[in-house]
Amino acid sequence: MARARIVDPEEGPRSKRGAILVAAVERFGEDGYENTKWSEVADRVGIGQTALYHYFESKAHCLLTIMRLELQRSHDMFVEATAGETEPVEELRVAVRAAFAVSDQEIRQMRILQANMSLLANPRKSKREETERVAARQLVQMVERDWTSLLMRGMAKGAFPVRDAHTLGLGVLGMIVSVWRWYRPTGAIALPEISEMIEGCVVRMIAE
Amino acid sequence: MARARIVDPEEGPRSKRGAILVAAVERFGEDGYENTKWSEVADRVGIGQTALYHYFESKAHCLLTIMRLELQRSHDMFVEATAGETEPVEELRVAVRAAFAVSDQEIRQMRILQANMSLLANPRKSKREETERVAARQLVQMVERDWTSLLMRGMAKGAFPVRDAHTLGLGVLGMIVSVWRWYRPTGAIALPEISEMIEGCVVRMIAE
DNA sequence: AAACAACCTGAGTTCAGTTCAGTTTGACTG
DNA sequence: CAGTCAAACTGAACTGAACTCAGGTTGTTT
Repeated sequence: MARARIVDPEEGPRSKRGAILVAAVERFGEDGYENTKWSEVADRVGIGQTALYHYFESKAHCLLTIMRLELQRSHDMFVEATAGETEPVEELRVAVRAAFAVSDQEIRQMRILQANMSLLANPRKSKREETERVAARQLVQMVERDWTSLLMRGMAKGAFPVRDAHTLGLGVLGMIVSVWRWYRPTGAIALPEISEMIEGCVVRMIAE
Repeated sequence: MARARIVDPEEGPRSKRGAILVAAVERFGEDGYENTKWSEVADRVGIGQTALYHYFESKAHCLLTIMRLELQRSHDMFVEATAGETEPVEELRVAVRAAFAVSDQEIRQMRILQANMSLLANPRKSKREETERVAARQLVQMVERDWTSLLMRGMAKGAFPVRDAHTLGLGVLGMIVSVWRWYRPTGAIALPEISEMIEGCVVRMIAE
C-alpha cells in the first residue's frame, strides 16, 4: 500500500514542498485556515512569501492538497484495516479502530479536513486548485463507499438487519469524524477511550 | 417560549436588519460564507454596501449572529419538545424528531452553522463580534448539556446502560448535525426518512 | 416646520493574497 | 573546473473585497 505521505519522494532534494505542508498543517490546524496568514507559513519555513508560489498556486491550493492527502490516507487505512476480515461485526470494529489510530499530525489534518469540507462543494477558478478539489471529492465518495459497502456486505450475509446502507453509512461516518471537531490531545478524555465508546455505538447501531 | 426569530420585533419600522439576515442566510447557505461577497448581500437587499455597516459591524458579525440565532432555536426546540416527557426512551425519540423538524430556511441556517463552527474557537478582535461569539459558544455548550443531561437522567432511571454521558452525547449530536453537511431538499432521500433512520440509530446506540 | 435619530451614500483606505520581472543557487556536463 | 540550466527564490508592485469616513437624506415626533 502506497501511503499518502506529506513528503513526496518524487521531489528534488532542495524542495521545500514537504516543509511547507508540515508548517501549513500546524498553523491551519491550530488557528484555522482563515485565521492564519499565508505569509506566516512562509516565515515558519524560512522563505519569502512569494517563494510559496513556486510550490502552490495559492493558499487554497495548499489547503486542498492537505485535505486530499488526508482523505487518501483515510481511505488507505480503511482498506488496509479491513483487508483480511470476513466476519461483518469484526470488520466493522476494525474499521472504527483504524479511524482512530492516528498520530498527532494526522489529528490536525483531520481537523483541517472537517473544518473546511464545504470548500469541496463549489468549483475553483484555477486549474490546479480544481484538480485537487475534484480528486478530494472523489476520495470523499470513495470513503463513503468504503463504509456503505461494508454495511451492505454485512446485510447480505445476514449479520446486520437490512436498512438503507447509504444513509446509515453517512451517519456512522458523521459520528466518527465529528470527534475531530472537539477532540484535543490535552483534553479530559483520551483517544482510546473515545475509540472504544464509538466502536460500541457503531456496533449497536448497525448490528442490532 | 420566546423563539429566536430572524426578524426582531424590537427594530424600527424602517430597519432592514431582518432582510439582511434573510439574504445572508440564503447566500451563505447556497454558496458558502467565504464564497459570497458581502456586497452581494447588499445588492440582494437593495442597499449600498456601506449601509450594511449600519446594522452589522462586519461580515463576520452577521455570520456570528446567524449562528447564534440558529443555536438559540436548536436549544429552544429541544427544551420545548422534551418538556412534557418523563419516559427516557420516548424523550430521546422526541428530541431527535425535534432536531429534524425544520423549515427550508432553518436547514440553510444549520448548514451555515455546521460549516463555520470552527469560527467559534478563536477570539475576535472587535467587541460586538466577540459578544456574539461568546454567546454562540455558550449556546453550543447548552445544547451539548441538553443531550448529556437527557442521557444521564435515562441512565439514573435505569432505562439506559451507564456509559460516559458526555462523550455519548457528543457522538449523538455529531451524527445528527452531520446530516446538514450533505442533505439537500432536492436530494434522493427525504428528511422524514432520515429522521426515522437516525432516531432508530440513536435509540439502539443509547438504550441497548 | 424644526429637530433629531435612523438610515443611507460615494470616495477613499487597508491588507492579505497574488503577480511580475527578474536574481541566486547548486547540480550536472563537457 | 568553467559554463549551463532548471529549480528555487526575491523585492516591488498590483488586486480586490472588506471596511472607514465625512457627510447627506428620510421620516417621525413635538
